[in-house]
Amino acid sequence: MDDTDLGWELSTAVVLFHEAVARRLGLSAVDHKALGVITRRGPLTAGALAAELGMNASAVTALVDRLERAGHARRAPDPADRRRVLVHPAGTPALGDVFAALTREMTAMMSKYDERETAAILDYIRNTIAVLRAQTAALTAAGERPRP
Amino acid sequence: MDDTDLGWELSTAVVLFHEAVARRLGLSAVDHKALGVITRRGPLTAGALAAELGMNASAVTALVDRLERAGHARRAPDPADRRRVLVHPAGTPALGDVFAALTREMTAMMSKYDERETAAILDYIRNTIAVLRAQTAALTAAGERPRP
DNA sequence: TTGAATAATCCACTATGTTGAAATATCTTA
DNA sequence: TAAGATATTTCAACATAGTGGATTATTCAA
Repeated sequence: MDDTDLGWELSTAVVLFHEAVARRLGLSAVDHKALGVITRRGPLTAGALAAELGMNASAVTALVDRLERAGHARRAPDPADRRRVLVHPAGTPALGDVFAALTREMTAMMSKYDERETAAILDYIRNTIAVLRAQTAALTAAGERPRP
Repeated sequence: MDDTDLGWELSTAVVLFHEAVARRLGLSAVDHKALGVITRRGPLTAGALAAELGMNASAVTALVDRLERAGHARRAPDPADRRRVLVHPAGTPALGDVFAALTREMTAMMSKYDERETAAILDYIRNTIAVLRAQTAALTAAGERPRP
Protein backbone atom coordinates (compact mmCIF):
# COMPACT_ATOMS: atom_id res chain seq x y z
CA MET A 1 0.00 0.00 0.00
CA ASP A 2 2.77 2.33 0.97
CA ASP A 3 4.70 0.94 -1.96
CA THR A 4 2.06 1.95 -4.45
CA ASP A 5 1.93 5.51 -3.25
CA LEU A 6 5.69 5.74 -3.18
CA GLY A 7 5.93 4.51 -6.73
CA TRP A 8 3.34 7.03 -7.73
CA GLU A 9 5.20 9.82 -5.99
CA LEU A 10 8.42 8.83 -7.66
CA SER A 11 6.74 8.82 -11.03
CA THR A 12 5.25 12.26 -10.39
CA ALA A 13 8.60 13.60 -9.21
CA VAL A 14 10.24 12.34 -12.40
CA VAL A 15 7.62 13.96 -14.61
CA LEU A 16 7.80 17.26 -12.73
CA PHE A 17 11.58 17.22 -13.00
CA HIS A 18 11.36 16.72 -16.74
CA GLU A 19 8.87 19.56 -17.00
CA ALA A 20 11.15 21.83 -15.00
CA VAL A 21 14.10 21.01 -17.26
CA ALA A 22 12.03 21.77 -20.35
CA ARG A 23 10.81 25.05 -18.88
CA ARG A 24 14.37 25.96 -17.94
CA LEU A 25 15.56 25.36 -21.50
CA GLY A 26 12.54 27.13 -22.95
CA LEU A 27 11.37 24.01 -24.74
CA SER A 28 7.95 22.49 -25.27
CA ALA A 29 7.44 18.88 -24.19
CA VAL A 30 7.90 17.60 -27.73
CA ASP A 31 11.00 19.69 -28.36
CA HIS A 32 12.47 18.49 -25.08
CA LYS A 33 11.77 14.90 -25.99
CA ALA A 34 13.36 15.45 -29.39
CA LEU A 35 16.44 16.92 -27.75
CA GLY A 36 16.65 13.83 -25.58
CA VAL A 37 16.51 11.59 -28.62
CA ILE A 38 19.14 13.63 -30.44
CA THR A 39 21.42 13.69 -27.42
CA ARG A 40 21.44 9.97 -26.83
CA ARG A 41 20.91 8.54 -30.31
CA GLY A 42 23.81 10.66 -31.51
CA PRO A 43 23.57 12.37 -34.91
CA LEU A 44 20.32 11.44 -36.56
CA THR A 45 18.71 12.17 -39.90
CA ALA A 46 15.63 14.35 -39.87
CA GLY A 47 13.62 11.43 -41.18
CA ALA A 48 14.77 9.11 -38.42
CA LEU A 49 13.86 11.77 -35.89
CA ALA A 50 10.41 12.09 -37.44
CA ALA A 51 9.90 8.34 -37.18
CA GLU A 52 11.08 8.29 -33.59
CA LEU A 53 8.74 11.09 -32.59
CA GLY A 54 5.78 10.02 -34.71
CA MET A 55 5.64 13.30 -36.59
CA ASN A 56 5.77 14.08 -40.28
CA ALA A 57 8.75 15.54 -42.08
CA SER A 58 7.63 19.15 -42.19
CA ALA A 59 6.90 19.24 -38.49
CA VAL A 60 10.42 17.98 -37.86
CA THR A 61 11.88 20.66 -40.11
CA ALA A 62 10.18 23.27 -37.93
CA LEU A 63 11.23 21.47 -34.76
CA VAL A 64 14.89 21.32 -35.77
CA ASP A 65 14.68 25.00 -36.76
CA ARG A 66 13.62 25.80 -33.21
CA LEU A 67 16.30 23.66 -31.59
CA GLU A 68 18.95 25.12 -33.86
CA ARG A 69 17.83 28.68 -33.20
CA ALA A 70 18.01 28.00 -29.46
CA GLY A 71 21.49 26.53 -29.80
CA HIS A 72 20.55 23.01 -28.73
CA ALA A 73 21.23 21.31 -32.04
CA ARG A 74 22.86 21.91 -35.38
CA ARG A 75 22.32 20.57 -38.87
CA ALA A 76 25.10 19.05 -40.95
CA PRO A 77 24.89 17.45 -44.37
CA ASP A 78 25.15 13.67 -44.41
CA PRO A 79 28.32 12.90 -46.34
CA ALA A 80 26.91 9.55 -47.41
CA ASP A 81 23.71 10.94 -48.92
CA ARG A 82 23.48 14.59 -49.75
CA ARG A 83 19.70 14.64 -49.63
CA ARG A 84 19.91 13.92 -45.96
CA VAL A 85 20.53 16.20 -43.05
CA LEU A 86 22.11 14.94 -39.86
CA VAL A 87 20.93 16.59 -36.70
CA HIS A 88 23.72 16.78 -34.13
CA PRO A 89 23.35 17.66 -30.48
CA ALA A 90 25.06 20.97 -29.71
CA GLY A 91 26.24 20.58 -26.14
CA THR A 92 24.02 23.12 -24.46
CA PRO A 93 25.85 24.16 -21.28
CA ALA A 94 22.54 24.59 -19.45
CA LEU A 95 21.55 21.02 -20.17
CA GLY A 96 24.92 19.70 -19.10
CA ASP A 97 24.72 21.61 -15.84
CA VAL A 98 21.30 20.23 -15.05
CA PHE A 99 22.37 16.65 -15.43
CA ALA A 100 25.73 17.13 -13.78
CA ALA A 101 23.97 18.38 -10.66
CA LEU A 102 21.51 15.52 -10.71
CA THR A 103 24.19 12.91 -11.26
CA ARG A 104 26.29 14.33 -8.44
CA GLU A 105 23.38 14.17 -5.99
CA MET A 106 22.36 10.70 -7.04
CA THR A 107 25.89 9.37 -6.81
CA ALA A 108 26.32 10.82 -3.34
CA MET A 109 23.04 9.32 -2.29
CA MET A 110 23.90 5.86 -3.61
CA SER A 111 27.27 5.79 -1.87
CA LYS A 112 25.75 5.03 1.50
CA TYR A 113 24.42 1.61 0.53
CA ASP A 114 26.53 -1.49 0.97
CA GLU A 115 27.16 -4.01 -1.78
CA ARG A 116 24.13 -6.18 -1.19
CA GLU A 117 21.80 -3.23 -0.87
CA THR A 118 23.19 -1.69 -4.02
CA ALA A 119 22.68 -4.92 -5.90
CA ALA A 120 19.06 -5.08 -4.78
CA ILE A 121 18.44 -1.48 -5.76
CA LEU A 122 19.94 -1.88 -9.21
CA ASP A 123 17.96 -5.05 -9.74
CA TYR A 124 14.81 -3.24 -8.69
CA ILE A 125 15.47 -0.41 -11.12
CA ARG A 126 16.05 -2.82 -13.97
CA ASN A 127 12.86 -4.68 -13.20
CA THR A 128 10.87 -1.47 -12.89
CA ILE A 129 12.11 -0.35 -16.28
CA ALA A 130 11.03 -3.69 -17.75
CA VAL A 131 7.58 -3.45 -16.18
CA LEU A 132 7.07 0.11 -17.33
CA ARG A 133 8.14 -0.71 -20.87
CA ALA A 134 5.82 -3.68 -21.00
CA GLN A 135 2.90 -1.65 -19.69
CA THR A 136 3.66 1.15 -22.13
CA ALA A 137 3.72 -1.33 -25.00
CA ALA A 138 0.45 -2.88 -23.85
CA LEU A 139 -1.22 0.52 -23.65
CA THR A 140 0.04 1.50 -27.07
CA ALA A 141 -1.07 -1.78 -28.59
CA ALA A 142 -4.49 -1.44 -26.97
CA GLY A 143 -4.87 2.00 -28.48
CA GLU A 144 -3.95 0.79 -31.94
CA ARG A 145 -6.05 -2.35 -31.87
CA PRO A 146 -9.40 -0.91 -33.00
CA ARG A 147 -7.75 0.78 -35.99
CA PRO A 148 -6.90 -1.43 -39.00
CA MET B 1 28.53 5.03 -14.83
CA ASP B 2 26.09 2.21 -15.22
CA ASP B 3 24.04 3.79 -12.46
CA THR B 4 23.67 7.05 -14.30
CA ASP B 5 22.47 5.42 -17.48
CA LEU B 6 20.09 3.21 -15.55
CA GLY B 7 18.60 6.20 -13.79
CA TRP B 8 18.24 7.93 -17.07
CA GLU B 9 16.53 4.91 -18.61
CA LEU B 10 14.16 4.67 -15.69
CA SER B 11 13.28 8.31 -16.03
CA THR B 12 12.67 7.92 -19.75
CA ALA B 13 10.53 4.83 -19.16
CA VAL B 14 8.43 6.75 -16.65
CA VAL B 15 7.89 9.65 -19.02
CA LEU B 16 7.03 7.35 -21.93
CA PHE B 17 4.58 5.47 -19.73
CA HIS B 18 2.86 8.72 -18.78
CA GLU B 19 2.67 9.72 -22.42
CA ALA B 20 1.16 6.38 -23.33
CA VAL B 21 -1.48 6.73 -20.62
CA ALA B 22 -2.37 10.20 -21.83
CA ARG B 23 -2.59 9.01 -25.43
CA ARG B 24 -4.75 6.09 -24.36
CA LEU B 25 -7.16 8.43 -22.57
CA GLY B 26 -7.10 10.92 -25.43
CA LEU B 27 -5.66 13.66 -23.24
CA SER B 28 -3.02 16.30 -23.81
CA ALA B 29 -0.12 16.42 -21.37
CA VAL B 30 -1.68 19.30 -19.43
CA ASP B 31 -5.10 17.68 -19.30
CA HIS B 32 -3.52 14.45 -18.10
CA LYS B 33 -1.63 16.29 -15.40
CA ALA B 34 -4.83 18.03 -14.36
CA LEU B 35 -6.62 14.71 -14.14
CA GLY B 36 -3.84 13.45 -11.91
CA VAL B 37 -4.25 16.43 -9.60
CA ILE B 38 -8.02 16.01 -9.50
CA THR B 39 -7.75 12.30 -8.84
CA ARG B 40 -5.39 12.55 -5.90
CA ARG B 41 -6.27 15.94 -4.39
CA GLY B 42 -9.90 14.83 -4.33
CA PRO B 43 -12.63 17.37 -5.21
CA LEU B 44 -11.04 20.71 -5.94
CA THR B 45 -12.34 24.16 -6.85
CA ALA B 46 -11.57 25.43 -10.30
CA GLY B 47 -9.48 28.17 -8.77
CA ALA B 48 -7.38 25.75 -6.76
CA LEU B 49 -6.82 23.72 -9.89
CA ALA B 50 -5.73 26.83 -11.75
CA ALA B 51 -3.22 27.65 -9.01
CA GLU B 52 -1.90 24.09 -9.00
CA LEU B 53 -1.41 24.06 -12.76
CA GLY B 54 -0.18 27.62 -13.10
CA MET B 55 -2.93 28.60 -15.50
CA ASN B 56 -5.52 31.33 -15.37
CA ALA B 57 -9.19 30.81 -14.58
CA SER B 58 -10.54 30.85 -18.11
CA ALA B 59 -8.06 28.26 -19.28
CA VAL B 60 -9.20 26.01 -16.46
CA THR B 61 -12.82 26.47 -17.44
CA ALA B 62 -11.96 25.16 -20.89
CA LEU B 63 -9.83 22.36 -19.43
CA VAL B 64 -12.61 21.14 -17.12
CA ASP B 65 -15.02 21.34 -20.06
CA ARG B 66 -12.79 18.92 -21.93
CA LEU B 67 -12.37 16.53 -19.01
CA GLU B 68 -16.10 16.58 -18.33
CA ARG B 69 -16.96 15.98 -21.97
CA ALA B 70 -14.60 12.98 -21.99
CA GLY B 71 -16.15 11.61 -18.80
CA HIS B 72 -13.03 11.97 -16.66
CA ALA B 73 -14.41 14.60 -14.28
CA ARG B 74 -17.64 16.24 -13.27
CA ARG B 75 -18.55 19.63 -11.84
CA ALA B 76 -20.63 20.05 -8.71
CA PRO B 77 -21.59 23.22 -6.90
CA ASP B 78 -19.71 23.87 -3.69
CA PRO B 79 -22.35 23.81 -0.93
CA ALA B 80 -20.22 26.12 1.20
CA ASP B 81 -19.88 28.87 -1.41
CA ARG B 82 -22.20 28.96 -4.35
CA ARG B 83 -19.80 30.96 -6.51
CA ARG B 84 -17.47 28.01 -6.46
CA VAL B 85 -17.44 24.86 -8.52
CA LEU B 86 -15.92 21.66 -7.23
CA VAL B 87 -14.28 19.44 -9.78
CA HIS B 88 -14.66 15.79 -8.85
CA PRO B 89 -12.84 12.87 -10.44
CA ALA B 90 -15.25 10.65 -12.34
CA GLY B 91 -13.78 7.18 -11.97
CA THR B 92 -12.80 6.54 -15.56
CA PRO B 93 -12.69 2.74 -15.93
CA ALA B 94 -9.84 3.02 -18.43
CA LEU B 95 -7.68 4.89 -15.94
CA GLY B 96 -8.43 2.41 -13.17
CA ASP B 97 -7.48 -0.50 -15.43
CA VAL B 98 -4.18 1.07 -16.35
CA PHE B 99 -3.09 1.52 -12.77
CA ALA B 100 -4.48 -1.78 -11.58
CA ALA B 101 -2.31 -3.56 -14.13
CA LEU B 102 0.75 -1.56 -13.19
CA THR B 103 0.21 -2.07 -9.46
CA ARG B 104 -0.23 -5.80 -9.94
CA GLU B 105 3.02 -6.12 -11.88
CA MET B 106 4.96 -3.97 -9.47
CA THR B 107 3.65 -5.84 -6.45
CA ALA B 108 4.57 -9.17 -8.01
CA MET B 109 8.01 -7.88 -8.84
CA MET B 110 8.63 -6.58 -5.31
CA SER B 111 7.59 -9.83 -3.68
CA LYS B 112 10.85 -11.54 -4.52
CA TYR B 113 13.00 -9.29 -2.34
CA ASP B 114 13.68 -10.18 1.27
CA GLU B 115 13.12 -7.78 4.14
CA ARG B 116 16.51 -6.12 4.09
CA GLU B 117 16.50 -5.69 0.33
CA THR B 118 13.02 -4.26 0.45
CA ALA B 119 14.06 -1.77 3.10
CA ALA B 120 17.00 -0.64 0.99
CA ILE B 121 14.81 -0.26 -2.09
CA LEU B 122 12.17 1.77 -0.30
CA ASP B 123 14.85 3.97 1.23
CA TYR B 124 16.38 4.48 -2.20
CA ILE B 125 13.03 5.48 -3.66
CA ARG B 126 12.40 7.97 -0.87
CA ASN B 127 15.82 9.50 -1.33
CA THR B 128 15.43 9.67 -5.08
CA ILE B 129 12.14 11.48 -4.67
CA ALA B 130 13.82 13.96 -2.35
CA VAL B 131 16.70 14.55 -4.76
CA LEU B 132 14.37 15.02 -7.72
CA ARG B 133 12.18 17.45 -5.80
CA ALA B 134 15.18 19.46 -4.70
CA GLN B 135 16.57 19.59 -8.22
CA THR B 136 13.19 20.57 -9.60
CA ALA B 137 12.91 23.36 -7.06
CA ALA B 138 16.42 24.55 -7.87
CA LEU B 139 15.67 24.60 -11.58
CA THR B 140 12.43 26.47 -11.07
CA ALA B 141 14.09 29.00 -8.77
CA ALA B 142 16.91 29.50 -11.27
CA GLY B 143 14.40 30.20 -13.98
CA GLU B 144 12.54 32.75 -11.91
CA ARG B 145 15.60 34.52 -10.55
CA PRO B 146 16.24 36.95 -13.45
CA ARG B 147 12.63 38.09 -13.39
CA PRO B 148 11.58 40.60 -10.68
C1' DT C 1 -28.05 46.93 2.97
C1' DT C 2 -25.03 48.81 -0.07
C1' DG C 3 -20.34 48.48 -2.15
C1' DA C 4 -16.22 46.05 -2.83
C1' DA C 5 -14.15 41.64 -3.54
C1' DT C 6 -14.16 37.02 -5.31
C1' DA C 7 -15.32 32.76 -8.42
C1' DA C 8 -16.37 31.09 -12.54
C1' DT C 9 -17.63 31.69 -17.28
C1' DC C 10 -17.87 33.66 -21.98
C1' DC C 11 -15.75 35.77 -25.81
C1' DA C 12 -12.49 37.58 -29.18
C1' DC C 13 -7.80 37.45 -30.10
C1' DT C 14 -3.22 35.45 -30.24
C1' DA C 15 0.53 32.08 -30.16
C1' DT C 16 2.11 27.71 -31.29
C1' DG C 17 2.60 23.60 -33.54
C1' DT C 18 0.84 20.39 -37.03
C1' DT C 19 -0.74 18.85 -41.52
C1' DG C 20 -0.63 18.23 -46.55
C1' DA C 21 0.73 19.60 -51.02
C1' DA C 22 4.14 21.35 -53.97
C1' DA C 23 9.02 22.33 -55.00
C1' DT C 24 13.89 21.09 -55.07
C1' DA C 25 17.80 18.25 -54.78
C1' DT C 26 19.81 13.91 -54.81
C1' DC C 27 20.13 8.98 -55.17
C1' DT C 28 18.99 4.33 -57.31
C1' DT C 29 18.19 1.23 -60.79
C1' DA C 30 16.86 -0.45 -65.12
C1' DT D 1 21.41 8.16 -68.62
C1' DA D 2 16.59 8.55 -67.98
C1' DA D 3 12.70 7.46 -64.82
C1' DG D 4 11.26 6.91 -60.57
C1' DA D 5 11.95 6.97 -55.65
C1' DT D 6 13.47 9.34 -51.55
C1' DA D 7 14.86 13.34 -48.22
C1' DT D 8 14.15 17.74 -46.91
C1' DT D 9 12.20 22.26 -47.13
C1' DT D 10 8.65 25.81 -47.92
C1' DC D 11 4.16 27.57 -47.60
C1' DA D 12 -0.62 28.09 -46.71
C1' DA D 13 -4.28 26.44 -44.12
C1' DC D 14 -5.91 24.51 -39.78
C1' DA D 15 -6.38 23.01 -34.91
C1' DT D 16 -5.63 23.64 -30.22
C1' DA D 17 -4.98 25.77 -26.16
C1' DG D 18 -4.00 29.91 -23.57
C1' DT D 19 -4.59 35.17 -22.49
C1' DG D 20 -7.04 39.29 -20.99
C1' DG D 21 -11.13 41.71 -20.47
C1' DA D 22 -16.06 41.91 -19.74
C1' DT D 23 -20.11 39.63 -17.47
C1' DT D 24 -22.78 37.34 -13.97
C1' DA D 25 -23.54 35.43 -9.54
C1' DT D 26 -22.43 35.25 -4.93
C1' DT D 27 -20.15 36.42 -0.58
C1' DC D 28 -17.96 39.52 2.75
C1' DA D 29 -17.49 43.79 5.30
C1' DA D 30 -18.56 48.45 6.64
